[in-house]
Amino acid sequence: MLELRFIRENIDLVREKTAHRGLATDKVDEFASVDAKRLELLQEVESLKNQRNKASKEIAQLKQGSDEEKKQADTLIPEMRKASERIKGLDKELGDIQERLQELVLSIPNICSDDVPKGTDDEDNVEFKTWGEKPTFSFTPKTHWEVGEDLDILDFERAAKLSGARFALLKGFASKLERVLTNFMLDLHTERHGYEEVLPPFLVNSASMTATGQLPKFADDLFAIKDWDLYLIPTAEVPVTNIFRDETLDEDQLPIKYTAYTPCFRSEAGSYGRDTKGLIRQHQFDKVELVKFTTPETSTQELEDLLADAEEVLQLLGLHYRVVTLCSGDLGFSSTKTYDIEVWLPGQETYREISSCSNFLDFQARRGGIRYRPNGQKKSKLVHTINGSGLAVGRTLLAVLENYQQEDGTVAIPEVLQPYFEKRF
RNA sequence: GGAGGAGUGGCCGAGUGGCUUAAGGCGGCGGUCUUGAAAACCGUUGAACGGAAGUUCCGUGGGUUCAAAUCCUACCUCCUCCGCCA
Repeated sequence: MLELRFIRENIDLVREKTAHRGLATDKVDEFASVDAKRLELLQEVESLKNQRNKASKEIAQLKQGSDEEKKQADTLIPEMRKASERIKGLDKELGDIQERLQELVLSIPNICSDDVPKGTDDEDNVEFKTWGEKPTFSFTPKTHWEVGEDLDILDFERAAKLSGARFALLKGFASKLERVLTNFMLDLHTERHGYEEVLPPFLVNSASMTATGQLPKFADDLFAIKDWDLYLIPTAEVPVTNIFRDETLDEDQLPIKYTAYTPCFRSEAGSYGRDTKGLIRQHQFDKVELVKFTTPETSTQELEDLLADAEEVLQLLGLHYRVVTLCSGDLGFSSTKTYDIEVWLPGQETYREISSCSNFLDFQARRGGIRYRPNGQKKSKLVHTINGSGLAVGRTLLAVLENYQQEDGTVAIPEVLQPYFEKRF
């Protein structure tokens, strides 16, 4: 969420930036009128409350004085009764307006960074860098679902029996590879990149979903638990960012760097018909997430560093990829700038997103009340939050299946993972 | 799921209707003393919004009252015990 005063004072900029994302600007327009009404009402009700507070003290004093003074209090009380009724009425009105204003503010997206290219969809994303090269094969490489089904390690039909479309059953080598990749990523980020590992709840309440921006606008993409104020997390970003919700940190603690493995659950309500084959778009998938809490001064650099941390996973696995800067129309609601890492999939002859790294500045921190106290200063400030996948495990698995497939139908094990496959018993 | 208890500032904790802009302590910060430190002593120290005046905040939401941390009510969370359970 943006600061009220910022929107008020930069209403044209907010409208323009919202339009760049391809979003409707009617909420921005409505903000202006509701906000003005709120300020007016606030002034009125606050001055009435001031009068009431003063009179209240006066009555307290008079009540303890002489009979004469007690009488004075008795004449004052009916007056205050009227004032109180008026306050109650205005407070109710103000409450309604504030609720509406809150809805509006929560539905206004973040301001995208100046270095984000303008555009309407993923066609307009700009290539930032590439690493490695497309592998060559002496045979025609299969897609990962062909590799998986031929080896009997991916079973989509039985998964459909268990749960429906967009679920997968991993068996044998695939299920172990999934687990090994998860461990490899966590080990890398904790031992080499200085992240602390956390394992959060996979169900969170609506307050947490609101702070990170999934609610109220994107409720349709979430799985909700019937009769509970609980949702299945769509990404570890939600529970991990919310760790410090409504808390004030010390500047010396920053930056705080967490990495977390969680399964992720997405209904992807609008996605039916897209990527129906294979592991690409599932209702449940594993992900290792990277989350940082930083000062405003360092967040720009910390995003670059986080991107490098995520990239290193692919580099060590020897998987060719490119990094694109998302254009304004493809940018997530809460993000000011996002890099997507796209891995090369030879079976499908295409690049597919495998990580998304974003800087939210103070947008999530303001929604969630995540603050820090700058050294030597009395006033607290909002932290900046950054996160990215490091990486999506299921997509890493399919990238390994497609890139490491052999002519005989088997799949080679990337060198860096081989220690994880040594026999233990 | 059942029974009981409890939620007050960074922490502990007093406060059962009106100078509570929340006592006291711990911790933090500054100082005196000291070669330096400790101890002792003195002072200072909640948060959000606002340019300011001011408003709001004692788990949360309603209610009673001229006035609520304090009374009523619903809910939430935590603790103890019982039940169930990996």
